[in-house]
Amino acid sequence: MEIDATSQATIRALGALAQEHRLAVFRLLVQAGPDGMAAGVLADRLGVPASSLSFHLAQLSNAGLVGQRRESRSIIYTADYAAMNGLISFLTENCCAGSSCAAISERDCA
Amino acid sequence: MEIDATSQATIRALGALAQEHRLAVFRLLVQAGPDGMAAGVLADRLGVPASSLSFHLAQLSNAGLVGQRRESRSIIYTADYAAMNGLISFLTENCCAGSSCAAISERDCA
DNA sequence: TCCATGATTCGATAAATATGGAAATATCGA
DNA sequence: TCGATATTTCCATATTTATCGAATCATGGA
Repeated sequence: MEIDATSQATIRALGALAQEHRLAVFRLLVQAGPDGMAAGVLADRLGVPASSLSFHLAQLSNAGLVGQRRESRSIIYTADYAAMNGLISFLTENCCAGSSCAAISERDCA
Repeated sequence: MEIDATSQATIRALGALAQEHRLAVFRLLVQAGPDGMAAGVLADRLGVPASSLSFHLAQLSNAGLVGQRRESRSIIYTADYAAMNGLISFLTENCCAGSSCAAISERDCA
């Protein structure tokens, strides 16, 4: 049962988002936009200890869902929209051949 | 940090798909369509012991991603398209405010 | 250089998840 | 009823994931 690279990446991304704190982090980063948010601010907002949050940020980073840059003493995290786009595309194309799922492609259109 | 029911359900669905065998099962069920596939056939196809596969099917079922019906001695599993639809909608609406993600709504349209 | 700040790494521990054989359950045909 | 088949549940075990304080690393200001 060899597993292809795309599935591998998809599983990492799904796993990264399948956790309360990490899903919350990602949603905050999406709201924050390209400016992103510092690790400390995220920890504050979520009420999670810095070391715990660092662990979760590493998971998101490993999954390619977030980017990071240093800005003075802070490390700013940003949502990677392309990665999320890729994940949604994968789910739509590989896991969504049914009629109700076909409808989603046409939603918000016209 | 109270967590709302929708996020809770999303996390369960993401977690259910974030596993090699379960993602493979779900893809096979999507391909199979409404007829679905028997547990044993799935186990055969994936080369996973029956008891292990049963554990994974229970996870998918618990997450609401699959339905099941008994047909004689077999238990037939089917993909729940509405659930996948809901998951994709959640990701699109809550985790995808960026420009590249906005594009996906318009893909396949026109 | 020294200190404060922001963040990660380390380490120990707890909890959840995955695996698969053996036993139990359900259905059907003879 | 008996046996074969399909599947799940039980159990023990192995692995992975989550938590968080303490120690460490990096940066910038006095």
